[in-house]
Amino acid sequence: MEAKQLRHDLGVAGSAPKSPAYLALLRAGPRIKPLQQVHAHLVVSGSHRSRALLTKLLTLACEAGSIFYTHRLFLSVPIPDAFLFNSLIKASSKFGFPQYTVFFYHSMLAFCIPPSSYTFTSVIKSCADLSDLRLGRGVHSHALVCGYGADSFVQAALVSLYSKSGDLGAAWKMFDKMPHRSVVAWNSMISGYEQNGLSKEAIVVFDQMRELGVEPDSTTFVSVLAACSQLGALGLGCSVHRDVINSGLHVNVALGSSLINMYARCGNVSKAREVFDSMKERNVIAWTAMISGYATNGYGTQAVEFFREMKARGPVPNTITFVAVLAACAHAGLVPEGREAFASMRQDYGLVPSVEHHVCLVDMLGRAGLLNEAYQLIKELGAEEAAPAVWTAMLGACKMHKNFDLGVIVAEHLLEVEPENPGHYVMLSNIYALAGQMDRVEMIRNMMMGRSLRKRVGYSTIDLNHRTYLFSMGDKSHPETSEVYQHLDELMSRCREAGYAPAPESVMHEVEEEEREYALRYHSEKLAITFGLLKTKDGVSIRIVKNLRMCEDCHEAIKFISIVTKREIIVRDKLRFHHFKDGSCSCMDYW
DNA sequence: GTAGGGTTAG
Repeated sequence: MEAKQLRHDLGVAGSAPKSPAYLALLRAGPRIKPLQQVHAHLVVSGSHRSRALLTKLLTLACEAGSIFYTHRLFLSVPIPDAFLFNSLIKASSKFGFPQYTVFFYHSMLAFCIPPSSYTFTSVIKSCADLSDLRLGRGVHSHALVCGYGADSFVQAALVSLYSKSGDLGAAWKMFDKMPHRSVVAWNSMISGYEQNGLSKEAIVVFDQMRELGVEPDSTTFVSVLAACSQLGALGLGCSVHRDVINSGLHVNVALGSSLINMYARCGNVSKAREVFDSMKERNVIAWTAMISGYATNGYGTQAVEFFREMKARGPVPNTITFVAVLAACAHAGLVPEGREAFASMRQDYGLVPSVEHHVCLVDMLGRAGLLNEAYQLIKELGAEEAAPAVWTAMLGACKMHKNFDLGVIVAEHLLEVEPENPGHYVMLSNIYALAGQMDRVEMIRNMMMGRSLRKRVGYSTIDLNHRTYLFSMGDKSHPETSEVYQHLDELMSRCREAGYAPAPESVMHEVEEEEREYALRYHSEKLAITFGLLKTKDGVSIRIVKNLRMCEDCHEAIKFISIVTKREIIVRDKLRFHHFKDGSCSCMDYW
């Protein structure tokens, strides 16, 4: 009776009757424990040699996500066929074991079993996961030889492979060849640009997609929102949010988290919170996005409070959650809370602190002036944990608290282990400049030039009417350059009248000649802000994104700009947000 | 006994 019902449910009523063993497998479903029980019965009854039963068992084990049990089953089949190979290859690829995928692909070939489009899609995805573009190109050729060059699934997998690997030219070439471009293929192109830091291009592809009348799905929006986050383009992000609402798509966890992240990274934490509150389902990613949103926008206390709430009634925090919490504590000077979180990580959650956690901890102690404690901590770390990033945090603390002796020791270590990183030279030269040792500043500069190292070029962007304008220091390529520079000069003289004192020459701590020339006056953030002031009406907030950290002089100047223009100015730098209003900054000068 | 490609947090 029960079996008949089951056959009916499965829509196979009327077909040939199934064996009891097969029905037992169907009843077990994609659940490991029941499957293993049925497997045991098969062995006892001697029917474990039946290819049909083993195939069904293996398919269900795959579906259950147990890759190792699937492997064991596979090995128990004397002569595996193409279907079994493909099932195994697909499962290995899907559950994140790309090296197994490649291994079984090679053994399949060794068995002289011809691969199919199923094989190629999985293997190509695994090449992408392994970031093995060379292997991927080889598999691509093999697919062509086998006659799968025109298969739409293989083509989509190749688009994804090339765009993930950053070879966007090859991705386009493949994409152009596709007779029918599915949403998935469009999504691969968009996410490829976004993941490779080419957010503007990602948006361009998104616009093209819509012009051609292709309906975006939730994955499209996830990637497009990530691109808006990267650009700090709040206006664009809001319009994408409206598109999401108008599309009537269900806001799943991924989409919700992406919205939270977009609002948070564009400086609008309250909107981020609104999205969080409206979500029906929230996972650790959504909670972590919210904590880090509070942290980077200068709401350290709220971040810690939110973390408490998460512990009380949210999902279990993971290592990334702790990075966000520790970063919040570091930026808000919440030393006891940070210590507690760090200890609880291991004690209560069994999580092993990684380099990132140590960076935050050293940063937190260092900012708080506990330089000796921070240094002691580094010295107690193992060789692998004491990564350059941890020492870099220490160096930043030495500079902040003007501890020249320790700073020099730390910097020398860094120059030894990472002689090719220009940041370390810049930092050491800044320390010497602050100590007034200009001869040493010169020496470091010469060392940099000798090793042909250049400081990264700083730039700032501002988003106005869905367009992004980029400014770099001393940049004069913009059509309205002269107006911007003239206006900036006027603005700075008004700031000086209001009490702003530009940093004296000795603390200009700039390394390169052209930077000295343009000095502090024309740093990119000031140019972008000036442009924003010229282009928007009174009272409108100005939002800027900078790729590096802001210098102290700009930080001071923008406070005054916020007074004399009566505007709110929001700057996202490499690490965090600065919300300037009425002469003060949300970071409370603690950054 | 017979399937599949893309996306999310620091």
